[in-house]
Amino acid sequence: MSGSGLRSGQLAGAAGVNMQTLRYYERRGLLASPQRSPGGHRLYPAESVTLLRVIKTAQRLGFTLNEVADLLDAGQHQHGGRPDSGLQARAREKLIEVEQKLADLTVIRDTLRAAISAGCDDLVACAASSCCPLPFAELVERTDRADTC
Amino acid sequence: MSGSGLRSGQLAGAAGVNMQTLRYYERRGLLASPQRSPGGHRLYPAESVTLLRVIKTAQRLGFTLNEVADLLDAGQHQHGGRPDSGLQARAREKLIEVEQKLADLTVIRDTLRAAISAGCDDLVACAASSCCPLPFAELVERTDRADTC
DNA sequence: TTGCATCTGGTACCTAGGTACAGGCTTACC
DNA sequence: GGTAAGCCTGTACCTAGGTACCAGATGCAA
Repeated sequence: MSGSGLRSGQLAGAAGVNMQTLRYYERRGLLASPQRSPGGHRLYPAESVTLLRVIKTAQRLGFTLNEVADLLDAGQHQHGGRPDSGLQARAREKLIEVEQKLADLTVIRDTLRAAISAGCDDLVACAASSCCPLPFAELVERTDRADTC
Repeated sequence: MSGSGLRSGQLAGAAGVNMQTLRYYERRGLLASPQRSPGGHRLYPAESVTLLRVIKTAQRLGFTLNEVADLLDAGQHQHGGRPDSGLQARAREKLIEVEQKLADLTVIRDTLRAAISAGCDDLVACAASSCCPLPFAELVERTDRADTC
């Protein structure tokens, strides 16, 4: 029979994920335990493909699997109530995180660029030089770098 | 005696890392096996503090420990030869990586902003709507989203 | 010499997100 | 009914960068 649901392999194929990943998501609570065939094989509803797509999209947006599980859970819990699954608030928080990461990476990019312009060649030598742009301090309070350039 | 080198705890304290981390770095090849006291306790030279600072700096720049090990190794191998430890080239490669990550994160940021502006409230509902800005496709070839807005 | 702080090697555990394998059962097709 | 493909559970492993714990040995000062 082929009208009663998707089998693991079919769902995995349709969603572009590994079959083991389906079980993993089930364990993690992202995917509800599906119905089973009399012999114990999983039979997923067709909507599972959409659900997996949603999960992957949220992941691409930087949400962890725990956060995705929360988001999905919240979306379930008050269907029929006023519409607010918290997605708005969580997206705002995530946006702040992403902006912070962007800022950090920008500093890193600029530092790398500076190191390239300065012609840095050897990390250990640079650490001893006072004119290297690499930020060797910040970890320990006081650095005594040679003034030889 | 306190002139023959730093003990594990002293180095760890001076460099701001965990003592276990020193052993871990030794296993990973970032820190050479130091001399030992007659009883087997590690005795590090004073330069180890600088070395750890260098390692942490490189990590902050996005280099993995493997890459840092390579970089340090390369710096050792041709001291006395022409000056080129490959740091320049590797920094350039890393810069490209970082720029790619910045681009990815920028897309993510913009998508989050769009979702917030659009007032997205429920991931599953959004996946069924054609006017949600979230990129549910891109993983599977064809999406058939309802046109109901 | 006693006592406490420090250090030792070995091993296990952690997060995050999976992936792989083994041995056995089910399903599907001819 | 035979056979091959597919799926089952459980468990172990992977990357990356550490951290935690244990029992026993050492270092050092009083």
